[in-house]
Amino acid sequence: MRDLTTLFCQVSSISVLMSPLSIWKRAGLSCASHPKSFDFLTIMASRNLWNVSSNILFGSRCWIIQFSAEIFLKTASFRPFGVKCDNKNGKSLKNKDLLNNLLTLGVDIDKAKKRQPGVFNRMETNEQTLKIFLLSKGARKEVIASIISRYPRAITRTLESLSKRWELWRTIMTSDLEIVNILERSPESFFRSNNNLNLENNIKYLLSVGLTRDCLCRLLTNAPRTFSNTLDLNKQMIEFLQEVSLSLGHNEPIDFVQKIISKNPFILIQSTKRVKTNIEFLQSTFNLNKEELLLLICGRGALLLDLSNDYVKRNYTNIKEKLFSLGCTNEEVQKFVLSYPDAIFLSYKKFNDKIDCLIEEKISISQIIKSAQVLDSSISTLKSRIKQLVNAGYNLSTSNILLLSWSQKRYKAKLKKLGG
DNA sequence: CCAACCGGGGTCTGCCATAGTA
DNA sequence: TACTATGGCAGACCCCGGTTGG
Repeated sequence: MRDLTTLFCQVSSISVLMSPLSIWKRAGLSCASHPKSFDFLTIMASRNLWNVSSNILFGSRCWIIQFSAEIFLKTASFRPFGVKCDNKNGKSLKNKDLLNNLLTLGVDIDKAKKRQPGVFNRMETNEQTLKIFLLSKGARKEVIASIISRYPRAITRTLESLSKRWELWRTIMTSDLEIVNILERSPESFFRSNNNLNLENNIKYLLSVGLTRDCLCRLLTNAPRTFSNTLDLNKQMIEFLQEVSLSLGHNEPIDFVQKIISKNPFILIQSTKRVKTNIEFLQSTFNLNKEELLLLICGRGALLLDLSNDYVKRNYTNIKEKLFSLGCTNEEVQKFVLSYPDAIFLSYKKFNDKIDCLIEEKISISQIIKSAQVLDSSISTLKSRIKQLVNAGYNLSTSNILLLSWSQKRYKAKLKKLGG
C-alpha cells in the first residue's frame, strides 16, 4: 500500500503547486462543465500528474502499481480522462488535446488517421483511460502506442466495456500477459467489437459444441478474431463442418469439428464459402471418395482449408506444371500431392526453388516424390545440409535423402557418424 | 541401433467494403 | 451523413520427436 500512499502524496503536492484552473485546463476538461466538480480524479487527469504517475507505474514493484491503477480506475465513477466540449471551438480544442495525448503516448498519428479518420472527429475519446488500463495489465507504453496507431477505435472504448471484455478473455486465458501479447499482435481482434454479450455467447456456444477450454485457448491465441465474430457467423461455420462430417459418413460431428479445429484453428475466421470451395476442389481434383476425403481433411489437408481458393488452384497448377516438366505423369503428381498436401501450402516460387535446389544436386525427381517431406526444410537448410553431406562423402543420388529434413539433433548425430 | 512413418507445434494480420445506426 | 460494426479477403513454412518394425 505504500506506493499507493506515495501516489496520493504526489497528487496532493502537485495540486498544491498548481492552481486549480491550470490543472483544469491541463486536464483538457470542458469549459462547459463546472469547475466545482473538480476533485481528485480530475486532478489525476492532468498530463503533468500523469507523467508522475507513469514514472511510478514503470517502477519495480509492478504488482502494487497494477493494484493501484486498478483501484484508481475502479473508483472512477465517471470517465476521468474523457474529453467533452460543446461550444463552437470545442471541437478544435478537443482535437488538439486528443492529438497531444496521442503524441505523448507515441502514437503514429498519420497512420491512425488514415486507418480510422472518424475517431479523430469524435467529441469524446478515452485514450488516457485506455493507457492506464493497459499499463495496469502489464502492457509496455510502446505496445499501447502501437495498438492505438494500428487500431485507433480502441480509444473510444469505455473502462467498463474494456474491463468486461478483458474479464471474458481471462475466462479463457490464464494470465493478463498472454492477452497483452495477443493485443500486441492483433489489436483489432480485441477492440473491433464492443459487443461483450456476443463475446460471452460465443464462448458459451463454442464450449457447448464440445470444444474444450484448451481448444478455446488455442483459438484465442491463434485466431482471436473468432471471438469477435457474431455468434451467428460462428454457428454457420460449426454447423457447416458438422454437415460436412455427416455427408462424408463421419457419424460423430462433434468429434469431427474438434479434429478440424485442432488441426487448423484458423477455420473459424474464414468464410464457409472459402472452406467449402477448398473441400470441393480437393474432392474433384483428386477424385476422392468420402473416406479418402475425410482422411485428407482430418489430416494434413486441414491445413489447406483456410487458404484462398485462387491460391490453392494457382499452386496446384504450378506443382503440376513443374512436375510435368520433370517428366512426371498426372498420376504421380496426384499421388505426390495427396501424400504431401503441404506442397500446396508452399508458395509457387518456394516450391520451384526447393525442387530446383535438389535437382541441381543430382537428386532425381522420383527421389523427391518418394521423400516429399524433404520439402519441409527451408532452402537454406537444404543447401547447407547438402553441402555438408557432399563434403562428408555422402552420395545423395543413391542414398536416402530424408535426412535433409530430420530434426537438427538427429541430423547432427548422423553427420557426426559420417565423419562430417 | 537405425530410420521410416506419422503427426504435432508455432503461427495469422491488416486492410477494404458495406450494411446498419445514431 | 458520418461513423461503427462486421464480413471477407490475400498472404504464405519450418522444425521436431515419438513410435515402430526391421
